[in-house]
Amino acid sequence: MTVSIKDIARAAAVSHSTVSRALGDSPLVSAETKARIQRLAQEMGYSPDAQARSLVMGRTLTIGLVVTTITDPFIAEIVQAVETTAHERGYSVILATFSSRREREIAAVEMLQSKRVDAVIVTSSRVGAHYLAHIERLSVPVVLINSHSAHTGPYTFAVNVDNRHGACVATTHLTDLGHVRIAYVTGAADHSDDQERLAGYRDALQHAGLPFDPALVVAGTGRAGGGERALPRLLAVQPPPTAVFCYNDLTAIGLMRAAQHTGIAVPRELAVVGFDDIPFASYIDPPLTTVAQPTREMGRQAVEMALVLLESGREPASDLSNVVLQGELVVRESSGARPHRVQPDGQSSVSNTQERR
Amino acid sequence: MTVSIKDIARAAAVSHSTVSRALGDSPLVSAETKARIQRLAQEMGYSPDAQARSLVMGRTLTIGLVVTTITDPFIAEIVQAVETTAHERGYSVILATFSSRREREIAAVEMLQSKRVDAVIVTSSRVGAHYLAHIERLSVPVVLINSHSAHTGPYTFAVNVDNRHGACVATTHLTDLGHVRIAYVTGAADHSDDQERLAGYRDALQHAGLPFDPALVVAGTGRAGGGERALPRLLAVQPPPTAVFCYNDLTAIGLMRAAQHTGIAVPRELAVVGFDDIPFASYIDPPLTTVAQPTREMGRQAVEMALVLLESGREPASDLSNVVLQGELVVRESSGARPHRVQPDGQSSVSNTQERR
DNA sequence: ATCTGCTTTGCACACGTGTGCAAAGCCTGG
DNA sequence: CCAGGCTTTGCACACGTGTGCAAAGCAGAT
Repeated sequence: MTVSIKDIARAAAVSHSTVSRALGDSPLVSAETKARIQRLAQEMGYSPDAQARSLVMGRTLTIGLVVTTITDPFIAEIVQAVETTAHERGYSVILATFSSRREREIAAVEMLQSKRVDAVIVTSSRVGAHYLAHIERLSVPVVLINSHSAHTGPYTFAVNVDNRHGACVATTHLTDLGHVRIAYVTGAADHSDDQERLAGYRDALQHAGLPFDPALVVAGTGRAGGGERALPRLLAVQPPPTAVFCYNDLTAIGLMRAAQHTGIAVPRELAVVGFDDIPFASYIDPPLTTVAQPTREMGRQAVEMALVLLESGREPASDLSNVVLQGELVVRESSGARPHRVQPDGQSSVSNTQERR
Repeated sequence: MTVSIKDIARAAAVSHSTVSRALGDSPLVSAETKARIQRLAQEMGYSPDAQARSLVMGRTLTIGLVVTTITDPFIAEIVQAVETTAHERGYSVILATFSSRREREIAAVEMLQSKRVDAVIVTSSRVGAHYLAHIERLSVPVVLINSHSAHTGPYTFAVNVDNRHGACVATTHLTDLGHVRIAYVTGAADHSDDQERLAGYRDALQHAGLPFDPALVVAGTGRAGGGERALPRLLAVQPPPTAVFCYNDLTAIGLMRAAQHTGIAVPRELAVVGFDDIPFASYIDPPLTTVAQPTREMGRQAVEMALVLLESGREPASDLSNVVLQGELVVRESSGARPHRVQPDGQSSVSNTQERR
């Protein structure tokens, strides 16, 4: 049904080799036959078979995108960016969801291996070491996005947001507004993101010359319910905080919902700042001040990095390093300042950090 | 680097044909050599090359998923369901975003053609006829999800939500609560979804014996801003409505935000019902009563349908019809009733409708 | 006219896998 | 002991594409 290179060869009365070269714009074919063949291919509706080509070339021009769930608005944005950038570079994206079940995981890796993907990009908040080991067995470049994994193999690199700096900027925004009692609601306990954001929070306090009060650090869950339950515990602290930095937007949203029910005015009585800038951060009331993760940039950089690793001929590029991107403070109304945006470090939102040994 | 079927043949001192048959569990191979080869393949870490296999078999076990943007929470859920179901059936999913630019569209189709996808599933709220024509040129089964297209070719089928019935159920929920002045805020003008939901709204009024008042139909945009701007115009109607059914959740959210600023209590002074059940419908205050689209089911059915078309040997299955799924009314607090869920038609949430000529 | 060098084309093989057909091996019945 | 049938294996080709190498065609120089 589909027209192959041989069909064109028959129609043009040449060998299939000549057709292959003509379509590849090789200088080994005379200009006139080249033009004739190309016109013929156009007319016959020829479309090269990527399977056959990659079989010969040893490259599939395909990257596997491993994801826990696309339902997460974050991950969705990153997926979008990865897909767009990959297509710009001539690569296709094949999707693989890593559900919770162990067997599905190995099935997914097996699939990626069968499809002979050239590289793998992983976007999962939590990547267990053994899962990563499975993926690395593909002996293919691996780029982790916001996936803090202790071990990074010779082909494995990471693109992360600078949690510490972002949290510091967010908290500094509150100290700049004159707050001196600022709380922090944590995320899930085992999350390394949380540790880093807590550190950034403490950095900001120190810069402002404020003392760190452990009573003002209240445990959340990373989900809305955690923020909801955190509010009464915050109000019980003496003296109570006048501002709160939340691990993420969902936590902040839950906390603000509780505040509304309790009759506490945001931001007049309690200023709130989140982290992530999920799409609904601007829809809630009052619109949430938060640190926007550069999702588009993260997806783009992940693809670029994967391609660099690919081009470098499977030899780990010695001068390649992990990438750490800066978030952007988006000031809306929940923090009590007039809405604006704060670009990190002037124009450049990218900084490279040498992390490899 | 990667171990092929020939490497195993060499190690087992047999021909590659025998290895191929052994791994395919063919009865033409003796039990003992079969076991020996399979063990050997396991040890050597053999993974079949999908490219080579599909080259011979004429099937890639891959379906192309065309999408406008994964950022839309709807589409994300459908993508998730499609991916999961496809993997259960042994198919991979390759992603293609249809951005607004025309050239990217044809590039995407070209890519799907090169990859020789076995079927295409389209999830786009608006599919132009010419785009669909491009896709149909692949001469591959096409399944449209919630994409109302006038023309459906011999290989093209659709899975849609029953907008009319869903809107009727939502509006009936309001009439059951005793409301007699019920407004409707429309979506984008050219959307056929909107026409169908408006029809369902009128059905419900008629069933309840209420008159249809054109003044109570106010134009929105399908986005939050439209709902926001619709509220004052609703309040100007005499006598004013006590309830409003919105084209979708975003419209309802915008309208509720405006209500909060205007000092109108929801649901006490104005009951609000939306459509879609986006994830944040339950996070806003008060939680939104809405019609949940069966996204998981839609994704699943789309894949099943594509596979049926595939199995039917490219001959359009004569007894196949488009699928129309029923939404589920999710009653939360914005409509003023006690929260519960209403399953459509008892247990079965699926109904087939003959639509082909 | 012959040789040399350049351009253009085709042959043949490769990639990794599946399968029809023939051949070889084995067993059983005569 | 041999024929026939059954089981098991290998040869060869196919899928669609890319490429090294040889060969053919051609022009120019001696």
